[in-house]
Amino acid sequence: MTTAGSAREPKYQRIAGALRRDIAEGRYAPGERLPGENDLMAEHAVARMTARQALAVLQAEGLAEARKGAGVFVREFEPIRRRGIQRLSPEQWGSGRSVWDADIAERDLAVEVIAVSEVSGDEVPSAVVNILGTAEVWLRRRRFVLDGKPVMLSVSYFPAALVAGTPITETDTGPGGAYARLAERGHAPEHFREEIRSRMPTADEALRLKLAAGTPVMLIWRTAFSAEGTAVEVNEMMLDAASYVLEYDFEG
Amino acid sequence: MTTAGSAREPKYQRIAGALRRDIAEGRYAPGERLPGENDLMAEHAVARMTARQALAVLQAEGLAEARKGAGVFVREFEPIRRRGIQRLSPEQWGSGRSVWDADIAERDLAVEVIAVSEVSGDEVPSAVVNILGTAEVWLRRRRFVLDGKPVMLSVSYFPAALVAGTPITETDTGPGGAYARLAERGHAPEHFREEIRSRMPTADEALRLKLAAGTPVMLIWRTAFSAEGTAVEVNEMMLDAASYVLEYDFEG
DNA sequence: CAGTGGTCTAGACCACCGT
DNA sequence: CGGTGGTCTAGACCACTGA
Repeated sequence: MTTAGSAREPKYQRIAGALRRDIAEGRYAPGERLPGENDLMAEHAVARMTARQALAVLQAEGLAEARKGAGVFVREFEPIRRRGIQRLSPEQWGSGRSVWDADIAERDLAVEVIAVSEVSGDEVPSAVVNILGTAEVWLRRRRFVLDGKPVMLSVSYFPAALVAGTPITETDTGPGGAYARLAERGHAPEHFREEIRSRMPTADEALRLKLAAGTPVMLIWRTAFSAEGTAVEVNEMMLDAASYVLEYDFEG
Repeated sequence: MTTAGSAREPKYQRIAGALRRDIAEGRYAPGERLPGENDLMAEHAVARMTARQALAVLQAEGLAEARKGAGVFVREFEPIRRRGIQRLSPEQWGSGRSVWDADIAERDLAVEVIAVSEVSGDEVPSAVVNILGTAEVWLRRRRFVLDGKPVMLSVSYFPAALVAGTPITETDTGPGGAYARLAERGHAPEHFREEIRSRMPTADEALRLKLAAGTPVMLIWRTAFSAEGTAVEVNEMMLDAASYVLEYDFEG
């Protein structure tokens, strides 16, 4: 017999299904090691590639995670709760606290400012130009690392005319962050729009967020508008979907 | 040479990278057929499994989609825009229109009511019991199909005490849907909370949504509260992430 | 029908890790 | 060091498609 044989379901799916059930029913706890390729080959009398395929299914579902030279392990999941609306209230950034402080409490956060630079023309994504109404912008590229793991990549775009000469063009934006600086200049953000997509990351994105296989990213595009309805910031965020729960509270 | 050889990057990654670049630069348009296994074997002088692995990378990224017996094709993407907040305003459901009408216009939508039943005890997820404060609930299980493709699975839970004897326990909830019926009984939903997660689907979930490989799902858990702060509905939704963009508009 | 992707075997060498 | 997962070969049969 060189192929699937009598059963309708492929062998690797049967094996994967058995392991999935074992995980769901707690016979393998989060963090615990699963049977390896050699174990599965012996137990189910299949070739190495078939055992690999079964383990690949679980990894693609985000249920398991391979560590080279060590084994395949059940994944753990403990997300950050990001309260989309409350976190952007003026009370948050009006008082010297950053917006981010609302998301995490008592965890080890590092915000790496990767780049702060003025760009224009073709270097600015056309979607950003359309929203801000100018191709002369400052961008702030940051990476947020929680307990040693990158959880979010962020690029903020500001119209150069609004932020030139302010600390927004420097690494440290000062107490309350960029929104407090915009408010001081009379461009306080009042209205927000967040657009959320989800997809699988490219190989490069997976590397920068240190994502395990089978982990999607969530993309949030936030536009902040001042009282006059002018867009004063566009922020493109890419989140590790395994690290986040997004929450929106609102009235009907 | 039985293995990777001199290059640091695996062969299948090199091949996948070349195809990815070709797609990004438009040499293969959305919907167009990519080189198949046999083409790649010939062109790069590799074994079938290696060519397959390269194509598997693109499918895992959601960039390509295999059709058995036909080939591997560049995927297309045209999402539904779901406006999270406006769609739940009383003007929407107060006037006989369903909430869903706000999302799509002039497209062929079918809402399949899969089950309407009273359940209790262990049959109710404990998270739902905790929120609603009772294990006596009615559930409505639905599937939303747009232009022939399933885009969302939905399960709504209502406290049995609130909905017994109303059309909410029947297939057709009547004009304005379940929210209009709740309002007539004095339990109009006024406050909403939506929690959003994203992950890869299980094999079963992928089947029910007819998902292509490499497509995550977005999970929305919505709780609706009446004016008194009582939870009157919990709705668990599972969306095809390739079919949706979520949008939230709010004041700071 | 010919061609496609899907599954599977039975080997092999490699880089990495310390279960 | 032995065991692990990662990559790769050169075959094979199958079910499905109609480019």
